[in-house]
Amino acid sequence: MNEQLYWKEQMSTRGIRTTKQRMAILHVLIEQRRPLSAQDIFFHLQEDNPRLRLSTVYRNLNLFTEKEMVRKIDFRLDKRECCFELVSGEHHHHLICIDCGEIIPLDCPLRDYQRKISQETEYTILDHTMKIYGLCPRCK
Amino acid sequence: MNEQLYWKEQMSTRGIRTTKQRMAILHVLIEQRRPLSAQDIFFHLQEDNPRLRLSTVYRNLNLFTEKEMVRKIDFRLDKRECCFELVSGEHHHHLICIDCGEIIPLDCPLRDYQRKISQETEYTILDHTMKIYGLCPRCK
DNA sequence: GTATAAATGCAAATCATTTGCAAATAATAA
DNA sequence: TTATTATTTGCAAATGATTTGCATTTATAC
Repeated sequence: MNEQLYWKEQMSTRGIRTTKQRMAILHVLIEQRRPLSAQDIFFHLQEDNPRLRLSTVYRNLNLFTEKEMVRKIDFRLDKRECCFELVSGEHHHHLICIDCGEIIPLDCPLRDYQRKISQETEYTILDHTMKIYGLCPRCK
Repeated sequence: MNEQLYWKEQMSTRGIRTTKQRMAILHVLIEQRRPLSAQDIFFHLQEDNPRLRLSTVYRNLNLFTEKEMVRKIDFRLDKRECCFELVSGEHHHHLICIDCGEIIPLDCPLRDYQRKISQETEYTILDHTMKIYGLCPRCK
């Protein structure tokens, strides 16, 4: 199925309206298929949607995050911005090249570990993050 | 050895001056033995050092981070601030209660995994982060 | 002690993100 | 289709964390 259509359906399923701006934001995330900051998305849209504001991008990324259509990630390389990626496929993590910024998805190796920690500490585990930083073959 | 003295030596080893303010900041980190934000440290020092500025706290935490005396961690709960902890003992990670903010250190389970990823992707791995979020026995 | 480079106090700037409000728009029912 | 209404947007201004510029103070080396 067309990915645009899929997300349009998702929005109605989750009870939020489909607006031009929302579709445009999702479109950039679909097209680029990598985590992007609000600024990144804003710049991509600038040309075709000159009236669209950065605050609208933020508002919608937050809404999408709440509705679990998008996941917020904090890479914190040199820039302080958070990034956002579409929630699709399996739960995963990222390998990041600190030089060129390339991002490679990694399968999650922490399922058993998480269970173990939960037993040992009596915490109810709700979530976790993992990021690996390094230099890609080209940059090293 | 006295921990204050240890860090004083570390500063001279790393070629930075020991000032009242720097010692005071390290003192709070030693005393609290948990990751603290610049604000946290600032408030702890307010009473005894009324002239000390938040900018001085930031400047020194950044310097300590650069000199690898302190490690910067971004927990990103509701507050956006970064935290800082003394670099001492083994490389480790954190289990965080999202309700009360308690932080428990965890041994690193990623050594073999990191080697495996390095082989598979041909990346030179330089660093990684991992955080587990949940509810502690009291908060759940 | 004196000289000098580095650190601090202070105010103001910066950067990412959020908010308030009036105007525009999508969903809904007539 | 149009009218109604709640939601969303544009815009400007606020917020909160962090950084910066500069005059003054201070730690270190001589």
